[in-house]
Amino acid sequence: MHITAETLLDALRSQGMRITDARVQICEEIAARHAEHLTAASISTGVEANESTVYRTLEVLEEAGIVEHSHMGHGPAVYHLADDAEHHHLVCERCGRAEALPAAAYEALVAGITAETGFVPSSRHFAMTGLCKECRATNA
Amino acid sequence: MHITAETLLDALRSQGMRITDARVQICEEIAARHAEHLTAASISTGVEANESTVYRTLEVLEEAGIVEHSHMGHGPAVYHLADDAEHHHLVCERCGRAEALPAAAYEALVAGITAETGFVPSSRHFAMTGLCKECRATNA
DNA sequence: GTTCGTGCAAACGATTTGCATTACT
DNA sequence: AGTAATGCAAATCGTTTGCACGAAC
Repeated sequence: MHITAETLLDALRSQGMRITDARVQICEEIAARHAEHLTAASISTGVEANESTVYRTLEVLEEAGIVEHSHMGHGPAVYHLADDAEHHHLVCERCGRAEALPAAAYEALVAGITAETGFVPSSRHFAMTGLCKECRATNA
Repeated sequence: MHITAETLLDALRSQGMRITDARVQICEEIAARHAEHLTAASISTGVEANESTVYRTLEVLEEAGIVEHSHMGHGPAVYHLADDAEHHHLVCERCGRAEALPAAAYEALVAGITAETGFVPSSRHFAMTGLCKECRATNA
């Protein structure tokens, strides 16, 4: 979680990519707000770079294996750091809050799937919907 | 899973909705192909109804609680019957094919989550992305 | 001096919506 | 008759792309 803009830029350099003003700003934005759910649009409003440039930079960072994106429900794709562990969520249908999916349960699932089907889930962000403990208690 | 077009139409009737030619055809199409991954576009090509009508009908069926949709990766939303068990999928990032998530692994996950957090996942369709056995074999 | 990256605008696919017409009930 | 549903086209949203210009190496 201690990622800096420099780390991201180094990833680009090591791929032989040019370091531009736009990329510096985008990387700084990602480093600064990586705890949030970043979207191309929200990054673009925070920097002086066209939205297409943001998309292109995110694509490059994704190819470099340093960021990933996933689609949650409708809205825009959400981008996050590839090594960010906290990306499996339980989202409550009633109160809307998200809590982390226990790592042990998640890993057991992944292991079970791979053993049974040969399919290897990527470490991508994914979310399950349902009812949280509190909301279940508060009602029938 | 022995759903018929009549069942779907009855759901509409019970909501006070009118039975039109388009809706009959759409319901027949859904009943006939509910085992597949239905999209608005694929339904629309199979019936004499405009795509917007298909969307509107799917919306109504969804409000009636008889169908659900989910977004798998990029492409269009996938619609399926709400009471259909095969909702949990493994979608390959490379070849795009979806296979079922083993029920046992899924149930173990749900049990683990509930035991540890009190959260109860709903039975909604959800998908994990990754690489299928074949695609993993076909490359590094 | 190349090549790559950028902005812009236009293209795109999926979905939604406004509106006049048609058809259920 | 009255209201809801349809088709069509245009609008929308997120994302991608073509292209000419400008900047990094």
